[in-house]
Amino acid sequence: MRADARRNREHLLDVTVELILEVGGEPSRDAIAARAGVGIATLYRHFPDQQSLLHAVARHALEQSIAAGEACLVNSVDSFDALTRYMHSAIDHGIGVVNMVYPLLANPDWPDLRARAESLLDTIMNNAQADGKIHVDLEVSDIVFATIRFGRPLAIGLSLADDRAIAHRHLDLYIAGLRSGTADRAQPRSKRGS
Amino acid sequence: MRADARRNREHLLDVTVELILEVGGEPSRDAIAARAGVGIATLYRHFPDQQSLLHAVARHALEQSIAAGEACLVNSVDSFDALTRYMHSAIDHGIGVVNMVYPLLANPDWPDLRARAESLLDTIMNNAQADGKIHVDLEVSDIVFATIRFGRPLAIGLSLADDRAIAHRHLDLYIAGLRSGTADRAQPRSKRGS
DNA sequence: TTTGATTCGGAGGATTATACTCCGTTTATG
DNA sequence: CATAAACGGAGTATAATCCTCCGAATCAAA
Repeated sequence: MRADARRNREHLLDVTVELILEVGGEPSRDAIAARAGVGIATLYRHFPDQQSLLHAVARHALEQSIAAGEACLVNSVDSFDALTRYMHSAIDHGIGVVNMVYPLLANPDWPDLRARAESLLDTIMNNAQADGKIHVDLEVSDIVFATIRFGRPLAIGLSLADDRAIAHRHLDLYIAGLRSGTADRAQPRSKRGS
Repeated sequence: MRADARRNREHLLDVTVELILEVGGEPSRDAIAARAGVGIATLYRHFPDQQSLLHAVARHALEQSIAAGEACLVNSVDSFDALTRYMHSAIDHGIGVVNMVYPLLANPDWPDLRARAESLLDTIMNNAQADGKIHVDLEVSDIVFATIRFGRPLAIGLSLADDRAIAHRHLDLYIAGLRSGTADRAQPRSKRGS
């Protein structure tokens, strides 16, 4: 595969995620090509139909976020930190955005990634619950759904930067809870490293 | 205004919200009329253009949720309860759904409703903070944005009923926080009255 | 019940938006 | 430098959506 072809292919994937976020749904193929600065034919050469494009975008986002999550397991200072870092990074990898056009959940594709994702999430949850860091009645699906929800664009008429910032703040609040009490609040993301 | 005309008008508003939620954006006018079981001309008679329809839908949702919120101020057992009840009811009134197609925030329309909404939210927040029920660093915008976020459809491939149920559960978690500690968790919605 | 004004329905034409192909030109790489 | 690979974008086909029009149906006042 020629170098420029590979570059274009990856760029198309990135641009597609951007556009999904802006449009709030499936962007037109013309718009994707225009935004990427390539001819429409180039898009068709790499992705003969819309489905294959979304498929590739989804797989890419999933791979990235799983890899990042696995890294969190070894890098984090404790099990709670691992959980929160994972959620923030999954948002940055566009899991919520991609899920607007591709059903990541309830999808039979990629049994390999599925298994990795499930084992990763189970480990993260079990560690945090075993350490008594999070409530025992939380379920893995709560984490999955929350990550998707917080990663989605919030409102029309909001800049992308604002949207991302609000997403991370809300995730912090979600992690910390609204009610004041003697338990510490989670350290806000902006004051943590990374 | 003839009785059947009024009926149709209101039904069109309801159906539009349903469709926004299902489509995840502006539904086509043909689809709205078809779902409502009326001719396309009836839709045009009541709402000459798309904007006037969305305008009416948005105003309706806003009025409902403000009225419900004002009721919460007097009905609730304490200031924290008022806050959480308001948020749950705003979701049910479709604030998050409507916001997908109409910029409720940053909109110059309806200064009257705007003032009522602001004063309502200020009161709810101030009461809860004055009573020490919620963290002092929360802002009104956190409540507004959170209500919108939790009210939006979560994922494609999810039934409406499931979606709503997940939304309320997530809102409960948001209110309670993930971290376990000595502070009580908020009482889950399913175990509260109403 | 009659009567007339109001409201309704949906076929159909105009207008876009989007999908997709084709082939001459350009670019990478041995 | 040669040539296989990749590119660009004009242009057509297709489909979705918008919107108007007018005869039929419905409501409500007398």
